[in-house]
Parts: sequence; structure tokens; C-alpha cells
Amino acid sequence: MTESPLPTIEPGRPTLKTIAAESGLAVATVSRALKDASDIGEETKRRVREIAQRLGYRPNRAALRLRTGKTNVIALVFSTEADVMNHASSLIYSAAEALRGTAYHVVIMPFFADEDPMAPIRYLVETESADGVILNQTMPDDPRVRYLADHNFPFATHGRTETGIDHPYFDYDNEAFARIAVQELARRGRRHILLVAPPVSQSYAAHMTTGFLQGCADHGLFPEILTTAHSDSGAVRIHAAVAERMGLPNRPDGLVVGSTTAAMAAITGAESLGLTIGTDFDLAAKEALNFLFRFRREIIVLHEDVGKAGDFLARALMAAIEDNTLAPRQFLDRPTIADLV
Amino acid sequence: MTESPLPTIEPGRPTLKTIAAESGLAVATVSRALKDASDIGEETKRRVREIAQRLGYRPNRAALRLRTGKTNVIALVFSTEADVMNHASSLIYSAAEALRGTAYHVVIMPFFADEDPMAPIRYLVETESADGVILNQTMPDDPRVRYLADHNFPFATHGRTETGIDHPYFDYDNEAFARIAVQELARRGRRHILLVAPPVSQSYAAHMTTGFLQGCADHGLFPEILTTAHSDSGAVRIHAAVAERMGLPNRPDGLVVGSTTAAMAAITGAESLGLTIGTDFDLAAKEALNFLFRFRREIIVLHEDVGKAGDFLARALMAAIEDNTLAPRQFLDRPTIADLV
DNA sequence: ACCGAAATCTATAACGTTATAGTTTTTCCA
DNA sequence: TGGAAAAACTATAACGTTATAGATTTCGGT
Repeated sequence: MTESPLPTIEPGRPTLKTIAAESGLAVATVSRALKDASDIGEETKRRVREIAQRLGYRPNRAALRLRTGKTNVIALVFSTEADVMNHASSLIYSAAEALRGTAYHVVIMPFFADEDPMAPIRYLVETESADGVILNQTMPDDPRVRYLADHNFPFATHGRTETGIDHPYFDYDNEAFARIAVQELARRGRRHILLVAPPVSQSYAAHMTTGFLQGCADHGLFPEILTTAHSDSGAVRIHAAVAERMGLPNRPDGLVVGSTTAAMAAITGAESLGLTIGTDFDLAAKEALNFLFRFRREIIVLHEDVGKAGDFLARALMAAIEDNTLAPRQFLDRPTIADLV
Repeated sequence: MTESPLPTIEPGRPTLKTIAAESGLAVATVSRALKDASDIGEETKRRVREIAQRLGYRPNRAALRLRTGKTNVIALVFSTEADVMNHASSLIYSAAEALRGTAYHVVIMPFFADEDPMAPIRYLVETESADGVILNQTMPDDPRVRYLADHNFPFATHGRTETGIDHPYFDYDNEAFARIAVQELARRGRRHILLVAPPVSQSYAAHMTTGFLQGCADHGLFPEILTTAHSDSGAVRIHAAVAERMGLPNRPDGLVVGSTTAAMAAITGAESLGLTIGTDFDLAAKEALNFLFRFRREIIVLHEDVGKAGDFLARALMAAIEDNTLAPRQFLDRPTIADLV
């Protein structure tokens, strides 16, 4: 066997070729050795691994991706709407943390109010820029979910859909939330409850409303749903809408609200009429942050752990990517009375 | 010239090869035509562009990256510390928005409390996984900045450093913030001001402290710096530290605070002693969100626009990546009295 | 009508990896 | 001792792109 002219120590990042030169083996052998193929001798594998280790070999992602089609990328397609952002950032970080130690990178593809929600999804599928995608802000009949399912593109959603498609998701049980919220308001003697509901376009609006109505029925309370604003309307709008309603006759004495901003705005709205929380009315809210109990001690708060969602979705998506036959994994996070802060 | 046996319509994503087959040109010609090279005929370019358009050709990122080394990726390396997250999410979205319509993808690489802040940076540089990186939480003598500069890796930071290295950054002028905050407290007749300063490890701690001391000197106020907590200590700690200090003799009647959570916690801390904001004390804070004015109407708020930072940093980084000789671009965002909400 | 220059176009190799189809070496049994 | 089977390794091509050097065509001028 003739030695190659000079085992020139190559500069730059080590590649399989570097290891091949160093070990006297063929590139293909090195490749197979590193992936522990059965047709490579144990001793060889050991040597190759040792050299790779010593050289600090790291596979080239671009080459891998070109050759295999696997991107090792998970895309998060998130809306940029204001209040959702706090959710989004927890979700991003917890998903990233779940992916730590794996080969996956996390890319963020926001979609903007002025663009088609389908655009980033189509882009991902058409350019095969990711192995899977996590979505939020699911709608009951979400065209993104249909499209992804149709194209057999792995995905997981934060929130369920009514599409009948069986896919991985994580959802907070907003029905249970509303029921518990109403129950707690009933316990405090409130009789007429106003719900600041999510926008009807969102999947969870129906869940929350159902729970709300049922809770009211269970406890013999009078339910009312605010029609002049929803929980994503923005603080100014909510403040005004609540102030308006609470100024009319037959005033509600309890409020149920689904987000931090909405809770603050609803309270300042009521307060602008001279009403006092804990006395004239009570309010129950859910939040992902931990602000509200400082805002007004009297708020009834249920904590929603968005970090749990990110972690779960990342793992479920990985499973979906790596083994299509595995049953889809779904999780419904059920709040209980014990979650009252 | 013999025709290739069958101009088989290839399935899957169109590539240069597809266009070449379709047009009867060579792959290399198609490549050059699409990048408007000077040695390709105008008519040919037109035809090629038309076909590319019609076929929905999208360059393969992996191949491009493998061939050219350009990743078209910008990495955001962010800490996951709680209060910074709100900053981080605005920054992420505004950076992503600035990158809209470009070839850049945004990847998020959080680094965790339990790991070396250098780890993700080294990873990026060693694996050449991105064309540039945006950092936050800069420290006066930031080893990440030194390392990146040493390795000639494009980067931009949110916050300045004291390294003497000339690099792109965006910084909020915390010195000006503190001066203005103190000035406003002075205007309200406050005499003894307590600063809840950022952790000294962070670059902006020195800026804020300088502005604070100078502002107090300018208006003949008595400055004091809280030593038992800093503005990232977490709400519980800050609440307790402020309550403790405000319970001692020689009580401050003004507070300056650099974050939303810290402001809320400081206020609840003072309130736990029966003190009232606007009467017994005043507090000035800066925040990126828009919560505080609802929390207590009396808070003096300076708004920090983190979105501006993300937008600027993304553009500055692109410039740095695409033209190394371009003077580094830096921005110091100076709050003025007019920014008081 | 010819030549050199300019204008267009193309073949080839390479980026780093892996699947496929070998080839070589070793082992073991009759 | 021969030879088939098993074990261990390798050459080649391909993924989609672009830089390089070269090939072909067109054109202008005399």
C-alpha cells in the first residue's frame, strides 16, 4: 500500500476526509464507523472515534442536509400579536431547552398581521427548510393544519383544532379554567358574571365559553359575554368596553378573563367608574407570567405553565419526525382548584 | 447536437438542472443567468428567469451553504433570565421582521444559567453555523465579544462593552434615563433617592449608576444605592429588600428602578409598610412593555423601545456580514424628558 | 474573406456527506 | 487444503450549487 504523498495536516475544520487521512481508512469507512454500522470492526470504530474526538470533528450540517434531506431544524411559526408574545417567548425557550443536546436547531419564523398565515407554512413545506414545525394560535378549522397534514409534514400545535385530524398538540384546558374561575367567583358570593372571551376565530374561545356557561349553570349564576371587546383586543379597547358595560344597569359583579393584559385593562376600566375589586366586584384570570397578584392582590389567578407546553411540543414533534408510526402525542393541561395562586 | 433521450419532467422541487433541461442550457449557465452575471446574454437571462419563475424555483439552501460557506443564518444568542425575556421576545420579532424579504433565517440559541456563556458562541464559530450573531446581556469586559472579534466573526450586541473593540451595537442610554428619572423625582420635591441598580456584572449598571449619581448631584439630592438586591434579583427578593430598607430610619422618598418587575416589586415592598406611592414616595422606572402605568397610575415611566433595537441590530449585522469594510454601525438610544409616558 | 477580440456559453471539479454495490481479507469447515 | 461464507473495508456516485478555465459563436474592421 503506497502512502499518499504527504499526509498534509489540513487546516480549518476537520471533516471525514481529515479523519480518513489520519487513520489511513477510506472516507466511507470513517462515516460508517462513526454511525456504528455493523459491518465495521470494533477496533476500527474505537480508533475512528478516538481520532474524531481528538480532532474535534463535528459533522457538516449543510452536507448532511444536502445528502440526506434532513435539516435538523425545527421551525416555530408564531404570530407577533402583542399579548401572545409572552407566551411565545416562554414557548421558544422551553422548546429550545428541550432540544438541547440534540442535533436540532430552532428557527423562528414570525408571521405578520399583514401577511397570509399560510405563507410561512407553504415556504417551509415547499423549500423543505425544516423537519417539523410548531404552531400556535390554532383556529377551529385551521388551514395550516390541513395543509401540513395533507403534505405529510410533521407538526405540533399549541392548541387543538376541530379539523378531526389526529396530530400532536398541547392545549391548556380553557374549559376547566373557566369552570374553576366561575366556581371561585360563586364561592365569593358573586351572582352575575361577565366573560371577556378570546376572539371567536381562535380554537380556545369555544372551550372557554363552554366552561363558562356550564360553570354558571352549575352554580346558578347569571352569565354574560362581553361583545364589545375580546381578550386580545388590546388594553385600551378592553378598558373602555368594560368601563362602558359596568356603567350600565344590571352590572356584573364578577369577571372572567383569559390574559394578563386583559385582566389589568378590565380592572382599570372598572376602577375608572369608582368600583373596587374585592368589594364591588371580583375578577378571575389566567396568566403565564406572575404579575397579576402584584397588580391587585385581590385577583383570582390561575397559572398557566407555557414552559410545559414548549417542552412537550418539542418532544412530541421530535417523536413525530423520527418515527412517523408512533401514535401522535397529545396533552391537555388541566388546571385544578389547587392551581389558584 | 443530440437531444438528451427524453426531457423527462422531473418530479419534486425544481433545481437548476430542471431549468437547464427545460431551457436546453447548461446548469452553469442557468446559475450565472439567475445571478445576472455579465457574461450571459440578456435574452437568455430573460428566458431563464421566466422559466425559474414559472417552475417556482427556489435555491437549495443546503447546497448553497455547502458550496459557498454562506449559511444565510443569523443567530440570536440570548439568556433565558426571566425579566429579560420580554426584551428578548421583542428583539427576536423585530429582528425577524427586519430580515423579512432577505435570505436570512433566524435561529435562536438560548444559553442557560447552568452553562458557560461562551459555549453557544464557540459552537457557532467552530461549526460555522451562522453568518453572524446578535448577543444581549453584554458585560463590560465581555469574553464573547473578544472571542468573536478575535475570530473575525460578524456580530452585533444589545448593549455596549468596555473592551475597546469597535463593533456594531445598539444601546439604550441608561445614563440619560437615570438622569431624567432623578430630575423628575426632584421636580416632585423628592430629596433622598434610592436606586435599584442592575447587577454590576452588566455593562449598563455602570451607566445607570453614573447618571443616577450625577442627576442627584445636579439637583442637590441625596443618592443611595440599594445593596441587598439588584434589578434582576427577582420580584420576591426586591420586594423584601425594598421593604426592609424603607422600614429603616432616614427613609428614601424617591426610587429609580430599571425594569418592570423590579418596579412592581419595589412598590409592593414599600406598600407592605403602609406607604403610598405619590404621597409617601415616588418611583421612576423604565420598561419595554406597557404595564406599569396601569399598575399604579403614579409611576413615572420612561419607555424603552426594544423593537427599535432588534431592527437596528439586524440591519447592522447584515451590513457587517455583507461588507466587512463598512464602518461598524452603532446606535445609542437617548431618552428625553419627552419620553415620559 | 479573414483575424482577433468580444460576447456567450459550457465542462469540470469541488464543497462534505452517505447509500449502493462492490472488493478484499479472514474465518472456518469438510 | 480448498473453498465458501462471513467480516471488514472501499470506490463510486450523487445531493444542488458555483468558481474556474476553457470552448464556441458573433462581430467589427480591413
